Amino acid sequence: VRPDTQARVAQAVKLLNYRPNFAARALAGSRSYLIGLYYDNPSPDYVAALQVGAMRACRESGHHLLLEQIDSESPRAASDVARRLHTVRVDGVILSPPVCDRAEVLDLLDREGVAYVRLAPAGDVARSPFVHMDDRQAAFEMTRHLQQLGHRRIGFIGGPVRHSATALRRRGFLDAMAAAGLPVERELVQPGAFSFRSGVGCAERLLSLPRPPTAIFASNDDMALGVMAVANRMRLAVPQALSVAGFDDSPIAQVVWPQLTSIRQPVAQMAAEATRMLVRPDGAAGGRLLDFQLIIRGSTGPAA
Amino acid sequence: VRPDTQARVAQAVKLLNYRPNFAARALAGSRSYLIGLYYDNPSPDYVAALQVGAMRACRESGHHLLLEQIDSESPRAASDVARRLHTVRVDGVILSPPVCDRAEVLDLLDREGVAYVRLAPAGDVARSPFVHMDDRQAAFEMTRHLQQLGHRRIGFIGGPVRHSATALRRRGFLDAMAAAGLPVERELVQPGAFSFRSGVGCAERLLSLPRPPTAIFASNDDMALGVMAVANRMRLAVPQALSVAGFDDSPIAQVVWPQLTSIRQPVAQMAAEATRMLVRPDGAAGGRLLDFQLIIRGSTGPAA
DNA sequence: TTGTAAGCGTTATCAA
DNA sequence: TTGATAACGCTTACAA
Repeated sequence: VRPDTQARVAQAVKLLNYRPNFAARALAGSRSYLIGLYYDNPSPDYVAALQVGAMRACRESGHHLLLEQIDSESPRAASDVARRLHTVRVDGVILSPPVCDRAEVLDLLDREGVAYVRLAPAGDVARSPFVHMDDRQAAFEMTRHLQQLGHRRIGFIGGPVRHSATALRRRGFLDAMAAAGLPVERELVQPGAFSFRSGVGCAERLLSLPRPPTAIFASNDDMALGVMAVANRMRLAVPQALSVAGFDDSPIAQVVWPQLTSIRQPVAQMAAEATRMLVRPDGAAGGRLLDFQLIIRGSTGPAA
Repeated sequence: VRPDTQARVAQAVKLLNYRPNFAARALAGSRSYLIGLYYDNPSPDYVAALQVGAMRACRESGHHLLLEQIDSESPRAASDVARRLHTVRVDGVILSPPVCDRAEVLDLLDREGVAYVRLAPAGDVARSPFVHMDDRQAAFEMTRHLQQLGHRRIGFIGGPVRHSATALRRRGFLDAMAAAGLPVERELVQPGAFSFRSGVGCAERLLSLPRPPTAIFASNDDMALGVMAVANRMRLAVPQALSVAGFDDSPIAQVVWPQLTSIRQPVAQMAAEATRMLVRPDGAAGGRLLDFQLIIRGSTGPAA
């Protein structure tokens, strides 16, 4: 384009206060400039982080964020998605866990020819582009942190089996214990459900053991809070008598006293990265691994 | 339309698997079937509830939810809104606090001819349709609940001045105290900032008074949690030695021990109602008042 | 490099 | 009640 023509156009734009019409562009160009965020996660903190990241990336590329809550437990999940998709054609979809692991939903998206990127998928890694974090390594490093504080008997509280993160975090814990040559008795690994209440139950079992652990690593923050509540009730000072570690670094981690040592996941970045993969003209491909961060706060301290 | 023609059309729809094209409808009908949720609230719980309600109402009427986070503190708030609005024309906008109180943003929306409904606006009630809750009455009833438990000296922790709810909740507290003929010493009313940390500070001041209160009513849950943390540290049993009440009934209210007595706001309903006002063909008008709920849990008990 | 014209799939209008 | 036709404001392809 010749520079003077460009200038003339720019001037006309200014003069007429021209704004491209979104609907017309969408119709003629057969793209909507809309990115769908399909989520199904009970945690508002997680979802909020997701949205912040996705929105940031959308603005970089002139897209907008369309929100769709999907009930992935429901048998109608796929047909719900289908209905939403038929009314508004989005340019791409971000799928967060656990919807991202529902095969029927993926099948539908494939069939409709809608591009999608999965966030922390449980498996089937070749099926679509995805963004994830190394849950195993994070749990490994948290466990090592506790070991370095002198803890030898460490209790672990896992998550629900259907969550992809559950197995990875337990693996990281077990690997770190093995690497340090520390035995892990069966009763030191408790199955939780990512809820405060389940954390309470597991903590009660762990702390009433004949030889209770000196540290408990709960594989999410809600459960870690449950552990702290039990410690409080049993008059066990944290961290002097019991160290407590969580996972997720949710906002509540800083709203308890002492503040919770946890793992910060790059949730917003993951969503931003997924969005960028979607809007990139050459299309998305492969997987992308993002870094976590070990956040050490007051709830973990030297073993007695 | 003649019934047999209708049937023929329905058949053709089925046969051709016809789906109306969103972009074409938007272009020809000059409406987008998109509702914008413009929010600017630090609390993920609040925002999540907003979204759930708005999404529910959108689905009822075949609309979709477009998310826009606005930084209402920024001087560029209005021009940011303008830019977002120019690229995608939404059919209506839901404005949550505190964006809903930024005059430049309202001016802009008026100028652009975009319909909007405000959620819990601070004032200027004639300016646009709105949905709200009676914060004053809620604080009044919470205070009365404490009085009925026998509390006479009740501490109150307020919010930041720029929040519309702050004045209303304090008013409710003071009215209830006056109605019961109880004097309120100046030092029993502390200015908080809706944050955990500010709750801690205010609680420390209240509890180190020569004659400390037997109950503290914090005007949101985060601050109430701060109060509980201080009580814990001072070895004041809740609720035996100190009753604590919050406001908002955020999820954390059930994740502490004892669980927090609080006020449940109909946030999702408010957003749903606002959405319905926007999509209603005859247009929105006036204000709509929704009910709150007093949720009594373990953190409040009889005065010693 | 620039100008022209034909869709895109609806809504809205008007005539039949 | 029905059918035909002109916008809506862009993108894209092709001609100048």
